[in-house]
This record gives sequence, C-alpha cells and structure tokens, in this order.
Amino acid sequence: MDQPPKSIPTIEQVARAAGVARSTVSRAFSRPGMLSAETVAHIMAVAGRLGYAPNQVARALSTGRYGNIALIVPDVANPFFPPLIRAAEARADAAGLCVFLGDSDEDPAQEERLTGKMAAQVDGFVLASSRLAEDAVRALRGRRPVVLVNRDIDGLDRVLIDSAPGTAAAVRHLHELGHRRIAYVGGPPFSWSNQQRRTAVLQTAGELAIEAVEVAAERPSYEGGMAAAPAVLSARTTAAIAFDDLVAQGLMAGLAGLGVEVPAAFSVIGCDDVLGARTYPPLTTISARSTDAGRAAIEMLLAQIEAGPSSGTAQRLGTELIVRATTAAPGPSP
Amino acid sequence: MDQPPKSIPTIEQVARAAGVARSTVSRAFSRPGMLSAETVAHIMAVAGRLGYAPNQVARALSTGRYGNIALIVPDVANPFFPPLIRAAEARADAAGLCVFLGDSDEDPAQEERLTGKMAAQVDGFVLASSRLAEDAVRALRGRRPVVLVNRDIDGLDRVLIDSAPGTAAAVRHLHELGHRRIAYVGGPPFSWSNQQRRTAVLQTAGELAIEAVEVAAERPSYEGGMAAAPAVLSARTTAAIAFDDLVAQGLMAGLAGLGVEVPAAFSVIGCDDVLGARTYPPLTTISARSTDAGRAAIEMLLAQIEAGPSSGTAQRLGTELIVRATTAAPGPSP
DNA sequence: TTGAAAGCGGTACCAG
DNA sequence: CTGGTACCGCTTTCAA
Repeated sequence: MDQPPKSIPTIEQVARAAGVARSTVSRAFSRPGMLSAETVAHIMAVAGRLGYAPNQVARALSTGRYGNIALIVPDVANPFFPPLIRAAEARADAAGLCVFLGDSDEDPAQEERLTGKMAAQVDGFVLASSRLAEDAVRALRGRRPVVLVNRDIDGLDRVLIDSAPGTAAAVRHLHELGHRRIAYVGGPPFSWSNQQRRTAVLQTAGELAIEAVEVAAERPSYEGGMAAAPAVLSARTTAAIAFDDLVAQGLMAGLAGLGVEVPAAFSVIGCDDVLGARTYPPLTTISARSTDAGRAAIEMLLAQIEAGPSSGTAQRLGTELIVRATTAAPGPSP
Repeated sequence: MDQPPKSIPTIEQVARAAGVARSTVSRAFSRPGMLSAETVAHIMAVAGRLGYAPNQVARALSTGRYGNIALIVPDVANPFFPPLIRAAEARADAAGLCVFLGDSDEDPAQEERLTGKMAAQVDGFVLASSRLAEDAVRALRGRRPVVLVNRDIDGLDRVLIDSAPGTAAAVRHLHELGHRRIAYVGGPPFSWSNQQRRTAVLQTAGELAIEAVEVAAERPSYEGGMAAAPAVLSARTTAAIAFDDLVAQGLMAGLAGLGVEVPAAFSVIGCDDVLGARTYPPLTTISARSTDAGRAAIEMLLAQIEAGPSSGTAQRLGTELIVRATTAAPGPSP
C-alpha cells in the first residue's frame, strides 16, 4: 500500500505553481533584494506550501559552494565535545550550512579517512582536538579551509581554550585556603591541554612558594582518577587539581572509598566544567568554554570561506575558576 | 608563492585527452565491464596522468544517490544521545556513508527546517526521539527513507528501547529488598519513554501488591530531580525509580541536602545508564542500549535504502536492571 | 563496444 | 525587476 515516495519538489515546480520563471524562484532564495517584495513573498508562500527547499547538490554543482562543513571530533561520547558540537551546529545552521559529523575514535588513520571522504562535498573543516599528524593537517588545509580547536599548529587558524588563567586561579584559591602542598593529577602526557594545565599549576605554585607534585592518572577517565587516590594521599598533599572533571570525579570516589571526606579532609578541583553542579558535593572546577569554542571555530571557518585562506590566527579563550563545594581549608592530616 | 589552485580535471578533459567520448570515460569508471579491456586501460592511464577523479556531487545530481544520511536528535548535549550518535556514525561509516548531524533543540519547527534542508542531499533519515508531529514524519518518509528511534508511529520503521522489562525488574528488586511503598519520579508526560516506564512501574507494583505513587519532576533534569526530593519524602515512600539517570542524580542530591542517606535511608534507581558507575554511591539503574539502538537504526535504514520502502517494522530492544549501590533494604522511616 | 544527447536542479549572464 | 538560456560534471538511455 506504500506510495512510491513522491519526489521532492524542484525549482521548476515552484516556478510553474507560482507562474514565474525558474530564475526568479532562484533569485527569491539567493538574492531576494533583486526582486520586488511582493514577488518574493508570493514565491516564498508557494514554496512553503509545496515544501520546497533549494537542492544543495545542484546548487553546489553550479556554484562550487557546497553549503556543508565537516566537524571532526575524537570521541562524540567524551562529555567535553557534545556542547562544542551543539554550539558549532547552531552557528553553522544560522549561516545556512549543514554539518557533517565525524568521529575519529581517537585514531589518526580514521580521521584521515573521514576527511578524505568529506573533502569532496564540504566548504571547510573544523578539527577538534585533532589526532592527525601535522603534515596531514597541512595537506588538508591545502585543499580546503581548516580551523583547529585545541591544537596549536602555526600558520593555521585555531581556537585554543587557554586553561592557564583558570588553573592559576585554582592554585591561588587553594593557597588562600591554606593549602601548602597540592597535587596535579595529570592527563595524556602529549596532549596540548595537559601540558598547558600542568605548566600553569607548577608555575603558579612556584610563585606562591607552595609545593606541587604531579601524580599521573594512567587514563584520563573516572577510573583513572579513582586509581590515583592512594598516590595522591601518600604524597601527603591536602588538595588536588585534576586534568579534567571526570578524573576529579573518580578521585573523589577513590577518596570516599578510602574514608577521606571531601572537602573536609581533602580538597578537589576539576577542569572543563562538564559536570555542572551535578556531583555531590558540587565540584569546584575550571570553566572550559567549549560552547564558545564551537561557535568561534565556525565563525573563523566562515570568515575563511568568505575571504579565502587566512594567514593563520590563534584565538585564545580565557578560563576561570568556578568555586563550588569541594574545596575548603585543609583538615587534620589523614 | 601559492600556485593558483590548478582547476581539477573534468570528465570532458579526460575524454578529449584520451580521444574518446565522455560517456566512455564515465563507463570506464562506473561499469568497466562494458568496455574493452584496452579502452579501459587507456582511459585509466590518461585519467591517472591528469589526476582525474569523478566528481561525487555531479554524480549524485544525476543518480540521485548521495552517499549521505542524516541523523537528527533533540539535543546533542543530552547524555543519552552521544553514545547513540557514536554508534550510528560508526555503522554508517562502515557502509561508506557520511553522516549529517542535526540538533533540533527540542523544537519541532527547527527539526522540520533541518530535515527540509538535508532532504536534497541524503539517502535517508534517522530521527531520534523526534519531536515532529506525526504527519510531518509521514510527509518526510514520503520523500525519503526514514527510521525512528524511540518514537512509535505505525507503518514506519522504528527501533524502540523497551524499558518495560528493566523497569519491572527494578520494581521487583525493590520489593525483594522489602520496600512496600515506592515513588516513580516521572519525566515529560507525553514522552513515549515516560509513558512506558510509568506504566511498567504501576503495573508491576500492582502485581506485587505494593504501593506506587507518581511524583512529577517539572523537568527531566538534575534540577528537576533535586526539586522532587521533598515531595518524594512527604509521600512517605522508601524508594524511588526516576525517569532517567539525571533525575535520579538530582534526587540523590536533593535527598542528601535534606539529610537523607542513600541507600541507608532511601533507595534510588535511575534509567538509561548514562552515568555508568560514576555517581557516589554508584547508581543502580536500568540499561538503555542506546549504542545498540544507534547501530540498529542505521541497519534498518540501509535495508530500506537498498530494498525500497519497508512496510514498517518495530524492532524492540530489551532492557535490564543494573544493580549497583543505591538500593538497600528500607531503613528506619525518616 | 562506443558515441551522441538528454537530463539531474540550480545559478548567472544577457536581454527586454 | 523579470524571463530565457547556456552551463556545472556526470550518468544513462538510444542508436549506430
């Protein structure tokens, strides 16, 4: 009983229904200013009634502009990315672009496959936390406009979430509370973000003349944070700044399992603010601005698509400390 | 010093250089079996020398097959969706398709805009928890293959995560623990998922002859759950099943704020298992299988793209209870 | 086995 | 301001 899917309306059908030429309909959509207001209104009404939308593929064929962009992330399920994706999507949509999403599964080869497949139908790429080798990125940007997020390659447009200010504020906050020996529970050693945070902790601690020790979380995950709890304690610290919120959350769980109360006996600070105030107690953390990053990346890409290859600008997004309830003055030593 | 991008070769140039017709070149690439071996070899050689590759967009315009699909979700940042998106992406990618991601922002109008924009460049749609009116969905499926996730429209292909078994198991679990009066903290009244969970709670409670009261969370969020805590307590229940993990998490926070310990004084069960074991204590919950749902949806869509419109199959995914640490025998009444 | 030509759905130039 | 028409690059009958 199924109707054969009635084909989607074309510009021709709209033109006929509206009693105008195809070119007029085309103009109503791309350059309405060229037409009289009534004509536009009439055409739009007819188009709306028919459920017409310009066919991007046909348009692309004739203009060489695709109206699509690609967004590649290493792992959609990592809570850092969804807000970024959402913001990028929204901004691109506002500019009339459709978004291809690619998940590289943290794998450079996969990322390269994806970019290759998509390059033929997009006007540009946003690569978030790209795992690609530097020359692969450069090669891609030779074909299409590219914007990087949290990856620092000279000569390319990029938006960098600079966690240094927030991290420094976190160390100061701990210092003011009275902590004199703190831990940094680190993430992936070669990650740009990790290096940045680590450096900020060490440097600020140095300036304040307090001790900072580094404890590695074998993986930047809840489990990794949990497993780091004993090491953090045995390092005789009274507070820890974690690579990200997940690690912080795991650390809190590990601490709780060891009978150490947060924040009474130990203070914890996360990073990225992906958990909101949803932990108990609510986690003090460093803002990540992934939403801003997503939007900014699209804006840079749009500019590049408009104006041609840019000389490669780095846009830095500041961060700050969000004090909630996992930090307090150091308690009696455990 | 940038070379002006040397325009990429077209089929026409290859044809001329090879001294054959365009159609012959076309066949060399799409149906080489139709040509003599020498012709093919010759054309391929010339094409190789010129660096020619068929233009996908032009090909799509003439064949009507795009090699793309669209996936629309109400909110990328809702933790239920990323695993689904990830799985769908992976499955589609394995089939050689690129995925457009759309975020409807919970808004039917926006969802309609997105589908309209994408319809002209995709071979089909997956609508997850679609907010579209039923006839809008039907209209869309009139134009393109469509698969629904967690939306039950007769005659359409759909994959439904059936939380009834898991929910029933949750009620039984509570009953075995000794609870005799429990609460269901509900979600959006018209949501298919909510109705299903609510029904399962009420029915199973009836079968076991225990009392179940419904408490509405004004919003299916952490805050909503938190705000429901007083109501849950004043209903004199000793345990609650929440619409989803976020609500459960909020409820736990609300309870903690009221000085009620979980699970000693009150038991809590979530739904969807989006938090893993990452709450403290780890949340007992009902599995959601969103990963399976994402993969299954793509598979149904592929089948539909291959074989033409289906008669509309519902694929149901079972669920089960995951017992962690937020449930225990009822404590002394608060 | 190969060539010629008619689209696919738009855009943009050229008249009027 | 609007209509007519030649493309965009490729696929696909239809003939030869």
